[in-house]
Amino acid sequence: MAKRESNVDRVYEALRRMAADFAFKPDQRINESALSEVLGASRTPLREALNRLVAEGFLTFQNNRGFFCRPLTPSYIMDLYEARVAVECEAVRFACTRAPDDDIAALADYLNRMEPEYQSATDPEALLAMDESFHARLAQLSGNSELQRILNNLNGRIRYIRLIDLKRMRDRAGGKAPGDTSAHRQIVEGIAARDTEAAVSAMRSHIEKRREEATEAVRIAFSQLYVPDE
Amino acid sequence: MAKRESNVDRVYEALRRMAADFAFKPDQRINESALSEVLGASRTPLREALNRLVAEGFLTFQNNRGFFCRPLTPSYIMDLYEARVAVECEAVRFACTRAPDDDIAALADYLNRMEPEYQSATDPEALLAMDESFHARLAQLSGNSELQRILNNLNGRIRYIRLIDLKRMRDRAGGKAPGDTSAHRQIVEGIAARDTEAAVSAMRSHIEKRREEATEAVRIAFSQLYVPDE
DNA sequence: GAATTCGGAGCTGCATACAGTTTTGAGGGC
DNA sequence: GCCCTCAAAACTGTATGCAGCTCCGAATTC
Repeated sequence: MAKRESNVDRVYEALRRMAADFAFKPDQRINESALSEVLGASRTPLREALNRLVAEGFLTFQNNRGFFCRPLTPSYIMDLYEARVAVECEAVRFACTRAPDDDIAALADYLNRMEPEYQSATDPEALLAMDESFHARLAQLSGNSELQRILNNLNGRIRYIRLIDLKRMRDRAGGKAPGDTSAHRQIVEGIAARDTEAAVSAMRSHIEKRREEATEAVRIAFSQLYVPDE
Repeated sequence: MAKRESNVDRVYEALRRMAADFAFKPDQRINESALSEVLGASRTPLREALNRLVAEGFLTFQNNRGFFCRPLTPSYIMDLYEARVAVECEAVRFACTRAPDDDIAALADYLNRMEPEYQSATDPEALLAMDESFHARLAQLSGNSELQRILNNLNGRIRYIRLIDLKRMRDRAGGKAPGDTSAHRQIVEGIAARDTEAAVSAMRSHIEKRREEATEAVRIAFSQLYVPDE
């Protein structure tokens, strides 16, 4: 009977999802009263959750004007991808130098077990979830919780674009999503061999490959967010 | 007469400073009522500011128990230093590849102008402010606002330890603080020469040198926070 | 004396109310 | 038609009140 999860937490989770999915359009002003009604909470806990999301970069805030959705521009997305490179490459570096062999083997094993599912999946949502899970586990190998925390935040804000990107690739490939496990495998092999340079450069080129497609994905994202209007 | 800065912002700034300086002791529970009286605001804006600081990692939060100061452990500080390396090295990389010559020259110039002040300053606070300013400007050269944002956050949380570290060095050197501009100069020279490898490795060793002293600084920080009790 | 129970004080969680600011749009001048 | 003006509507900023949870210490039991 004790409420284990507070209202603020519930509202926060819901808002984070909404913000990640651009349920609010870029730069759109957020109406607190309306939103509080939708979420079934008063403005007080709602605003607490909104403030957290501002600090995390999902929303912006202007005095006496309230909360706004973060903007969506090519340069903003570029910045996020570039920051991801910084964080993930350093995480790989640490994984190479100090991750226990067992943990590395476990990640390799995870990759093997997921392989069939990865190859057969066509749903971009599922693919992205698996991809994010892999990268999160990889960050865990670094043994550095700050790097994990930052990566989680960056991935949340970049998520929508990655989804668009995957959908675009699926559509171009004719319904078949790209099961690009080779890059992941290459990274893990580099770590297992404790070959820092190889692993880091594999990671760098893996992310940068995606980054290069991002501009186009942003363009599509824009059209999806503004044209259909539901 | 229009209030340009809101109460929340004012409270937030005050709290951030307090949290950075460990005006709250590690893991200490924060009493909202008492704090709101000290800060001259009601609990509503106070809690909004506290929620931002939770999202930024300055504080933690437990359901129905409220807000707590972040812990202070060697491994936590290590994580922050390691994340700094990741962020700053990547920033240097971008500075090498794409910062305008003029901006690089401006930073070198800034370094030259600050040199006398840096050499003569004995106040650790002032030294740290100059050091942080240099690193922030360097991050600006990357042209990536996410990297700047993350660095600003990391520096805020690591600040107290760096201050302890500087004080320790001053005391050991007999009142003379260490005007280590050579490392900074080396980094900027590397960038100016567009020598990515040299600049990055200079940055890496610069930060890691400090990181190695951090464990000892944490020990001192602990004694300062718990023994004098005022 | 140590462990346990329990009641109350104190604190947090949240809804609500209202003051102050921004936005909107109707009306009027050009 | 276009651009001001200005007052009402709408929204944000913050204080306050109360319900419910947590915590502490006195009383009780062993």
